[in-house]
Amino acid sequence: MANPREGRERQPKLLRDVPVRMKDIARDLGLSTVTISKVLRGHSDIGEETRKRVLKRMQELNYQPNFAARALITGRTWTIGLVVPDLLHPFFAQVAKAISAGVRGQGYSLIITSSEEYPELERQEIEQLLARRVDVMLIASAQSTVESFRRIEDRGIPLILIDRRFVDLVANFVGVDDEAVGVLATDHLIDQGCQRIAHIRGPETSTALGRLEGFRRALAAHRLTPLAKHIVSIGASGDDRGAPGGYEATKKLLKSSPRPDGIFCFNDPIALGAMRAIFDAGLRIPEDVAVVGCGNLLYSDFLRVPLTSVDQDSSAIGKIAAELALSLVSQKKPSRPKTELVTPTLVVRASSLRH
Amino acid sequence: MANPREGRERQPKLLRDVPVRMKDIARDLGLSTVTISKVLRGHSDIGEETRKRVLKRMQELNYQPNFAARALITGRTWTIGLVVPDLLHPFFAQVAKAISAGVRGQGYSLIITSSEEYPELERQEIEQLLARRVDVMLIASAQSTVESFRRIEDRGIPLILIDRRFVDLVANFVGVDDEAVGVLATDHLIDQGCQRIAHIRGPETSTALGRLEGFRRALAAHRLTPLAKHIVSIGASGDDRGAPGGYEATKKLLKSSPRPDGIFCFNDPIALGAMRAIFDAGLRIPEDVAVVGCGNLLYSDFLRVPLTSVDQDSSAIGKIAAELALSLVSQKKPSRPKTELVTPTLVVRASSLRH
DNA sequence: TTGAAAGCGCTACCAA
DNA sequence: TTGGTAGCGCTTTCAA
Repeated sequence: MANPREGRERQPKLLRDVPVRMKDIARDLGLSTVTISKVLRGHSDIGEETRKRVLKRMQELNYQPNFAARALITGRTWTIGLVVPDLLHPFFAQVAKAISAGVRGQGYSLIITSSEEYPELERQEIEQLLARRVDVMLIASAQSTVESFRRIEDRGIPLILIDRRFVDLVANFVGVDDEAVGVLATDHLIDQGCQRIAHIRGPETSTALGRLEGFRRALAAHRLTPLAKHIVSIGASGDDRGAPGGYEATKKLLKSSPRPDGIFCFNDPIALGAMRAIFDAGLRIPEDVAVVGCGNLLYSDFLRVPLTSVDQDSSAIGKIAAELALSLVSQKKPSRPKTELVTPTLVVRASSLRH
Repeated sequence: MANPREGRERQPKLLRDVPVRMKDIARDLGLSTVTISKVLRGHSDIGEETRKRVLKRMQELNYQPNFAARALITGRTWTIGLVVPDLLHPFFAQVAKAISAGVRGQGYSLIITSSEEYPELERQEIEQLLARRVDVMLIASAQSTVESFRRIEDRGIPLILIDRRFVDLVANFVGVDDEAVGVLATDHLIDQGCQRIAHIRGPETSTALGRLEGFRRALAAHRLTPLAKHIVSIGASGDDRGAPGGYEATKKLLKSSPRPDGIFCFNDPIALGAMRAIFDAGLRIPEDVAVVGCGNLLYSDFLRVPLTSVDQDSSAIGKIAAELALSLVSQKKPSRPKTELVTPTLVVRASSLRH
């Protein structure tokens, strides 16, 4: 039998509640499905009387339109795709939370996927979202090439990059002003009297490069030049990232001569590793080495030495990204890509406070 | 014009790449769409020659089936709904991450929504997922009534509760053995020589009640009875939760006489607040008051005093939930609800170590 | 082994 | 103001 619900009227409740269709409401009220459809979408040319009757019946039956049917004909899925490198990372978790909040109540559903920092996985997730025909895509990318973003744009799907950008791709971008991050942290360390400031930089992303650039600029503005050995990278592989990476990098820094008296870390997990390495070396924070992180992660206040950190305002990033996404989906014509930079702020705590 | 792609052959690339349809492949190869459809789904009665030709062309054109069309007819959306109380909370973030990983590569997309701990919001999110016709729903609930879960079951959609359960609802459940959590933490404090052990309990959920029960049981097993004033609640409203709630609750505990010499906290954020209150009162951890939390959150190692915590193995919870979800969607008949309890482990750190 | 026809639930278009 | 008709891209059924 093609239609499994023949005889539905006779057995309104069988094993399960089958969703109500427009057809059911139309039959009940002696109208056509077209009329029901128009009422649902607030179409103007419907009689007041009819509208009320339809609305009432929809309510009674708890009618819920079938997204698949609608998507098939309109091409809109009312679905938003979000790809992040790591759901557990407080920065991306906060961004995801803010995006979720920002689109709430607008009828959209958010498909959230994680690339686990693997470019190849990210490409696959993007393909999957493309196959789903999401209306707009938000990506905090772990890739170094822009090929898959081109595929998104070729499809005419609006794309918003978050946090990390690419020089060879003009696209919507929402993120923090990374140079400002670097300047803020470095200026502060200089202010606190640090003479030999080191930087533990992140991987090859716009974020890491921007912060490094800010670091250099701030030093240059004070006629300081960083020693090459005072700029170190963390390992590229998964396990070397975060705290363990910061620990190893700092061990190296502390062995160098002259020893740095201040370290600006690419992010807070690295800073945690750095602090541990400093303690393990029998040194004091901030008296011997001052530490500044970035991200202002949760619980920074509760650490052995509370961590000074640059706040990236991830909530604002998520909120702005959500607003931009909503505005892009309701435009018919593609518009000129927008760049929205959030201004970072410094949250000073004990790890850098020498006075 | 009903079909906006007439003339597509003549202008294979206009402004954007229109997704390829079965019809396109069928026309190219002089076959019918039915044949293409059968090849796609690995149907047996297709000639080897034909199958190869079709597969090749699909590859070339990068064919992606239209989920909406497929869902409309099969009723399966290949979509999984996940509702958590808070995406930023490391426990739920980790669970979400593990679920995401657990269903990866199976063709499903994960719609993740947050209730922000508001029952009413959770109900709305559930309605939205119901309207989306997700194939299975995973919920870490913030509700106290089970009404909306019944609606899910009435629809015949498999439901998996995570972390928090309900006495009046028989449903699939994946979570930690909360009584074991309470016993583990309390036994440890007793072991460390604590005489007057307090508990800061959580809100009215199965989780909080289970841990409280474990706390009582462990004490009883050592012929100890907790003082009523040594069992305190944190406030119910959003801001009182977490660290601030733990801070206030602990201030109260420290004023009571006799003063507790050990505190088992419902979760780690509360424990952080508790530790701060203890320091602020000029007391030492663990010498004056030992503290145990629950959740084993990230960075516990890096705190002023590293926090002893009961690990709930959120990864395992997510992994098991994902496996269960996948098995439920591939069953035609509803099966008897399963309960999967993960065994907690104690991670001992300085905050409770007195020897 | 292949395909014609019907139809999933809805919306676009146009006529009444 | 209302509705008939066609069709979105796909799967199901059944006949060739």
